[in-house]
Amino acid sequence: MTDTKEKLLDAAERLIGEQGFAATSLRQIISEAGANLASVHYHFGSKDELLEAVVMRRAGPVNDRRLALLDRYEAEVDGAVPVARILEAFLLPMAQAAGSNPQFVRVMGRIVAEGMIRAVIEKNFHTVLSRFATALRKTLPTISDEEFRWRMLFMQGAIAHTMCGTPGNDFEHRILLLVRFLSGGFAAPPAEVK
Amino acid sequence: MTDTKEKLLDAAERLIGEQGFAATSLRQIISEAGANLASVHYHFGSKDELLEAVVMRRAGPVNDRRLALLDRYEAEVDGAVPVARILEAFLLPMAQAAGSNPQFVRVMGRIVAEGMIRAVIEKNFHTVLSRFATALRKTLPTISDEEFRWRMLFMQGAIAHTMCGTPGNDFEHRILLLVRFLSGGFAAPPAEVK
DNA sequence: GTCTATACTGAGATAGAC
DNA sequence: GTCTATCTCAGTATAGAC
Repeated sequence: MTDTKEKLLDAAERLIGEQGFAATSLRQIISEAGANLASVHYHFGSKDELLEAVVMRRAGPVNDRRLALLDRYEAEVDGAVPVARILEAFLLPMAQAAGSNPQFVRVMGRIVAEGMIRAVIEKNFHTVLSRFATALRKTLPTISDEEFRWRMLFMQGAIAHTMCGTPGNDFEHRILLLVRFLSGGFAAPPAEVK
Repeated sequence: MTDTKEKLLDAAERLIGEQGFAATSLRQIISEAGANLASVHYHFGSKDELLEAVVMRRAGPVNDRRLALLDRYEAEVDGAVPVARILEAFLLPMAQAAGSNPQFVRVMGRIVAEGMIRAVIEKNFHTVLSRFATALRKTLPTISDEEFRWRMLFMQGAIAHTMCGTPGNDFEHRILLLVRFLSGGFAAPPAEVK
């Protein structure tokens, strides 16, 4: 990777994490990176694709660790893995990545919260997301497909808001609290349909 | 209210609900309203203040109904109101407002999700939000202040995502599911701190 | 008081010279 | 690969018509 390209990624990650995607201009990013405006479009194509590159640079290792954790938890039990364990396997690697790079977690939260490049995210995270959805579904066989889908959405919203909606860098702590809360939510009896 | 002003509010509400705030340009709004660009700044001052006006036009009746419902539920019981009832009192009036105006609910979801004009929202909703926070706290006296604050945030994220992150207009149905999920979350035992 | 026309600044994107 | 110049479109501001 060229020096300019990496500097652009670093600057974009920091600024987007702090201010959000929409509020961060390319001119701000190139100024911090010491690069030229056109270099963004040369290396990435567009502002959206720069964001995608920021995500992809860190997402690979995090997703690998997620799948490894889920594998381990599945091996530890007979049958279905408890909800809390599945959520932990999904969320902890992100929090741990935040240790070495706190801004990246915020960028991920911003992306979900701002509804950015949904297609890109689904493309790049499809494998890991479907693995976790399947595991959760196996643990929760009694609720309807429709309610399961809604609960997944509720969870997404809570996660996004937790990652970017608040100051502070102690992500592991807040994720412990979040896992408890979401576990309670998934354990709730199905809502009766009137 | 002048004809132009109301047409601007209608157009803004519809377009922002459909596309989000950042993705909707003033030129789009005035084109749909059949108005002039400068009329926005004459009537509202800025794009942000136009959004605030869109919110305030509908928020009053919804908040009144929220407080009335909470009053009723509090009168029905001795002591603390169940979590599900409190959440219902908060969420159902919004869903019912969606019956006559489906876009408004999406606008509200967008605002939280896009992190727009947080100060404005807090100013205008301070009364109703603090009333509901107090009621919830009374129902949940055993968890710590810190965990309570986090759970409120988890809830905010789930609500925002539910309101704007999905197609379809059957808000009452999804809110029944959401209330169950959140009730389960609030009922979860506190996470032990390591 | 209300609205129109127009100009200003800054955004992302692009073509072409080097 | 990099940089300059330029394009279009965004939000904003103001002068002046009615």
